[in-house]
Amino acid sequence: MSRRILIVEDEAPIRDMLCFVLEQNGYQASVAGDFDAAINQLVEPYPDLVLLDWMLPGGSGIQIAKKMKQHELTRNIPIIMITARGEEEDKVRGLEVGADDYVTKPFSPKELMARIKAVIRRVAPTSLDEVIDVQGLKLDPVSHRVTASDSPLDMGPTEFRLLHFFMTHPERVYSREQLLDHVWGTNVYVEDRTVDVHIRRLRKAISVAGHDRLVQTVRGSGYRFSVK
Amino acid sequence: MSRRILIVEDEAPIRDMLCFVLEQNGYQASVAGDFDAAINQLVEPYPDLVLLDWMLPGGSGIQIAKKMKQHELTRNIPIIMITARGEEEDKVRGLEVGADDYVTKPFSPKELMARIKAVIRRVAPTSLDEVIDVQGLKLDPVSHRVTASDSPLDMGPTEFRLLHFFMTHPERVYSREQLLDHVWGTNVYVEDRTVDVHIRRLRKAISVAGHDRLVQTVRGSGYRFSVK
DNA sequence: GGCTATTATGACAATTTTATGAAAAAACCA
DNA sequence: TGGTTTTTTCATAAAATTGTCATAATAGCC
Repeated sequence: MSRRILIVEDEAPIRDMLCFVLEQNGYQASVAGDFDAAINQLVEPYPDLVLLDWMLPGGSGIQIAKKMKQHELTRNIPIIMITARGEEEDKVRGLEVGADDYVTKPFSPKELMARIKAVIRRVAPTSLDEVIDVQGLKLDPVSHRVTASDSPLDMGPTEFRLLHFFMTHPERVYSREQLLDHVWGTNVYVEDRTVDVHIRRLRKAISVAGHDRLVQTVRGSGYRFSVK
Repeated sequence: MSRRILIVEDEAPIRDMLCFVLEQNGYQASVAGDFDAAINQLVEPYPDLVLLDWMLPGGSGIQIAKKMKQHELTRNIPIIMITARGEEEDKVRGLEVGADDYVTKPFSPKELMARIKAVIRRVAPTSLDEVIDVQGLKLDPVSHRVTASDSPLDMGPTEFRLLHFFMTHPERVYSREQLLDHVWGTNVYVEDRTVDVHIRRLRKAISVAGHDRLVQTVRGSGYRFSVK
């Protein structure tokens, strides 16, 4: 499984070039030429990063960024903006709106890739199929197994996904709705309170070695995975 | 059964020489002169290793490597690149993209063979015709026989291939689709659920000594061969 | 302490997924 | 070709998972 990157750029040649470069470097690329297409591509499965042309017709680049920051589920997707040379003002504005980095046209593929890698590394330090280890609680995405001090733990698929999500997004509260979106997937109609039940099942599953204290209740807000 | 090695090299003389050397050393060699041919050769049956000329016209050597890393089924095929003397930068780049080793032109057949053997040994510690032994369950690829504590086990050809695949790829979940791809072969149209039946027959066949616990169901994901 | 809002928990029925046996289809072999 | 083995499919059984609800427990607040 490789990372998905969404390219938002109105000029087809540049779009194609970006697409080519990204795929050459082992990323999955999806493209959008205008505002609407971009919004459509931003739904499930969420891209891991968005390459956003600032100079979309109608100034909609900035709108896309804003929209992304408004929505809970897209807020944390990193954005690299593409600006024209000399538009210093734009850069400031972009970083203000929440872009994580920018590249100036024209740019070299090498530079672009370096920035993409840097941003992804910063946002998602955990590689996609590496064992995640939190205080002896280990989750191995490859063998699809959870162990506590080397003895395997038994849990259902949903609890596994939930734990996986928690372990890759620690130290952060998530509301029940957010958890449903991230772990169950968007447009599933499930009762909020169902999350409680799965939290309990997850806790029970990992409680043998006392790891249930990692899954913490934040009253009034949701749940959090934390070592503290 | 011998290892298959794909040679990707545009200069016919070198290609032929490589082919000759490899076959002399007991490998099956297939060749490709350009990007398209290489991609075509990369399908079933998958080569066990790719000898890749870095300096293909149009710089497509690196493209081939990248393409291979993108696809699930070719990702784990090791790559040895062939570089011209002094292209140090290329080596770095190549290793970055995922090449496992490189040889510098001109090279001696001896050196080449040594590197090939080293890479294959590292990637596939189980030799092709060495008995694989997992907790007393032994599979001998040469005699095509499976024994448990030295008494022979009876199973069909498909179960044998399935077990062979599992034993050479332990501790990893495979979906039914992936198993079909790896054990049955790509572009065979077989029902997903058929895998279940063969899993059951395999379990039954190896269950006499309790080895059926090695073949584990990962609910919602597929199956896994594991000693844990 | 008593009240209220929120979360935890156990149970259950519905659903989904996997296991299994048997039959049909295909491949194989003599 | 006829018989045999193997493979695939299908139907059904068994098992595990899931979402929901009712109720208990708990925390926060006055």
